[in-house]
Amino acid sequence: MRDLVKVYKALSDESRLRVLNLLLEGECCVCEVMQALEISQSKASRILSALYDVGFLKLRKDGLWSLYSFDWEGMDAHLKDILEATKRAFEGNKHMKMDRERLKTAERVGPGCVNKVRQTRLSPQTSQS
Amino acid sequence: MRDLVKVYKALSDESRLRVLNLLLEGECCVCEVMQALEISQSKASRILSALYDVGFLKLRKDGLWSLYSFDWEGMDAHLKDILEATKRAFEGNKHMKMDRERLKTAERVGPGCVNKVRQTRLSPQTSQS
DNA sequence: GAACTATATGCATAATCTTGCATCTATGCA
DNA sequence: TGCATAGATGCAAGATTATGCATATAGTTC
Repeated sequence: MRDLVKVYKALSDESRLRVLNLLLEGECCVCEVMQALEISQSKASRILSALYDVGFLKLRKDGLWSLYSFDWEGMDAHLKDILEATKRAFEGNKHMKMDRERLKTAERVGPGCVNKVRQTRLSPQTSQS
Repeated sequence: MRDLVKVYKALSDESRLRVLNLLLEGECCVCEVMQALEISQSKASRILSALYDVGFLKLRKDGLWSLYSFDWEGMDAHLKDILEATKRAFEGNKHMKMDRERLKTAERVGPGCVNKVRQTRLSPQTSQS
């Protein structure tokens, strides 16, 4: 039960929900999240690790980048259940859609990681350029 | 999205989850919850009204008693979805089962409302003895 | 190995949440 | 009308959480 409380705590924050929504597009690195949601680097990093801690995400390191994505395989049944419900709650939400759009065009400013990561998303097998 | 955050906030507390679990047994009044979970009256009252506020519960007044129960009909689809997932997460949990047992035998101590409410639960149509 | 870069984290402050206590309200009953 | 009872709520203290800033860590590149 404690764990369930933690899960819901993780979900009870708008920024964290927005990050989950971004991840529906696929693997994201910290700086992408930071740009898409216009939040600070430390905030983005903390959000991702909070979602990781409760078991929603898996982490893949590629050089300097920390690439987070949903851990559908590793996720326990109840978590998955809750996450699916959350996903459905996002459907049709305009703000969430806008965030995802912003993610796609996130190349504009900030750290130079963006272009590279974009490529990674498009061809997941490539670990290095 | 704000609403969704509020919903998850409501769920991110052990006592509130325990109360939801109790309500699986049916309509409960404040003093029953208070006894079954061994919490203070004000805490029980606040928990129930928090769950009511986000839309999980409906309230029926019967004399002095406030009888809360799930509002399956009035609940919006996403809420229901989340609540179902939560319910499933309770299944098989020993503590939750114990709480529900304790609710059933809640006559033992406390305010005199218990017996009456028990009857109400057994025959929901009876609004008064 | 020195400089650079993406991410993580310690710390301090601010914001929010929780809870008990006391009190108030509303209803029921004599 | 007066008292008793169930529940709601204002307030204050304590606990928890969120977040920015500065800095640490760990790869990368030269």
